Amino acid sequence: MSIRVTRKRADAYQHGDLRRALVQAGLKMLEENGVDGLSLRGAAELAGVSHAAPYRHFRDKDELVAAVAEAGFRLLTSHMRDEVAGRGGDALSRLRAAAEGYVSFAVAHPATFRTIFGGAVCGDGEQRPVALQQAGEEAYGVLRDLIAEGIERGRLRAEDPDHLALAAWSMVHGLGMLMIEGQIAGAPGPAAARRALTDTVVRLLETGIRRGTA
Amino acid sequence: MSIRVTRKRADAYQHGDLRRALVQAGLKMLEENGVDGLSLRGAAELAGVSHAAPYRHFRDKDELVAAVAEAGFRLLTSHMRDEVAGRGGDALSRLRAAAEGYVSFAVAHPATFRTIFGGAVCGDGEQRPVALQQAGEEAYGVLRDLIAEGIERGRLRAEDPDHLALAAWSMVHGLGMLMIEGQIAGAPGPAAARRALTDTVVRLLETGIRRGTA
DNA sequence: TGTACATCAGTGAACGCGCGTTCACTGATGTAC
DNA sequence: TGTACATCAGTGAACGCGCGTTCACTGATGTAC
Repeated sequence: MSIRVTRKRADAYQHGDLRRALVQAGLKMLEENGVDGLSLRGAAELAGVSHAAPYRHFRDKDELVAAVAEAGFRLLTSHMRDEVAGRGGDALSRLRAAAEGYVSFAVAHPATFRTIFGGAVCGDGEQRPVALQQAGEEAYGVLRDLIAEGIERGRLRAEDPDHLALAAWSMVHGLGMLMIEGQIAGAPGPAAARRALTDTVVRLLETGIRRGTA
Repeated sequence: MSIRVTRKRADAYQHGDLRRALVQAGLKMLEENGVDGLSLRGAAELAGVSHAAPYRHFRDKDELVAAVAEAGFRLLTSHMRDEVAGRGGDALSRLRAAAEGYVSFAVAHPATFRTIFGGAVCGDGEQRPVALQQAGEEAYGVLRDLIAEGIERGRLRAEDPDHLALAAWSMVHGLGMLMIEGQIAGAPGPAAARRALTDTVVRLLETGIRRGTA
């Protein structure tokens, strides 16, 4: 029974890791009630703590929301990485897996997806917190790195990788957004239909960025 | 001085077209304060009317927001149409104009753009009002029709026009979204930089959907 | 052309709501002696 | 091993806020006679 264990067992007081618990609660509220359902008070309640307690860990609501968004970005990143790792194969095939992972994350966690990109995180004028920005760049990095690899191996057009990556990112981001906003006729239906639409779009994207041998 | 004129001159009472005035006020609030800044009370105040007056024209706030979104969609549609009409040229060139128009609308009216697509319009479960859905389909129709024309004239791949249109829509939608959310490195800068990025992406899209002669 | 009337768009007071935030506090913790 | 103390995470009452919504009302309008 070391001091550390004793610390972790502290129940009511010294929550242990209230900060993390609040962020997790925030993600859960997001999933269940959308962006508007994400409140400081609610997160505190979900974490089993008084509504003033969060102020020991976050300066204000914006700081909590930013932390939640950061966690959301990391979920997206690891979801994409998992999809890529599960696929294997050549650079193009793995890029496709990443793209499909991006879209499937949006569909599976619409409110989280909206929030991590949404302007709700901070007032329109302000800068996004550095940590949040980095989390976003890491997600983008998954696509970019695969594209850089594809260029290196001669499978993709020999252009600025950031240009190809921006095209790919725009495509999957737009598709994901349109799907979760119910804008696409076939999308609010069986998962297979969404899969097929994603396939179609990603294939056209591929044609656009592939090295022009075919 | 016909009866109609007399009607229109009625100032305080019988606003004339309070419904339209409230929708316009809603668009203005959107532009200035974002989605969260769009309130029934605020719209009433902007229209110079008591805060209970809107209830003579809208059942509740959701109905006002839906009407505002519908108006926003029509703005997007006519902005794209203007861009297309201003360009002329062949089908591909006009399609490019429409795509650029889509992105430039997003950049010029970020909050409106977010709202017309956003889930804020109605609860996640509910159906969008028919009129709103139609307004959305009309905007999509601008892209789709140009693409159908491109296919007909042999400039685009002979595929289901809805497939190509979905790819195009996703691309421009994603690019617009990412730009207004400050996710793109070069985007919060001079308009020329955004223009260049849009050009690059649209060109890659074109390569993807163009008929494979080159 | 007048008069009585129904309609209904807009009024303003009032309601309850959840929210973010503040504040004096309590009491468990780890540390210095 | 004890004891006094500073620290600081969590408490709960309280504040003010803008909001959506309701309600009895007022008074201009167009219409029926």
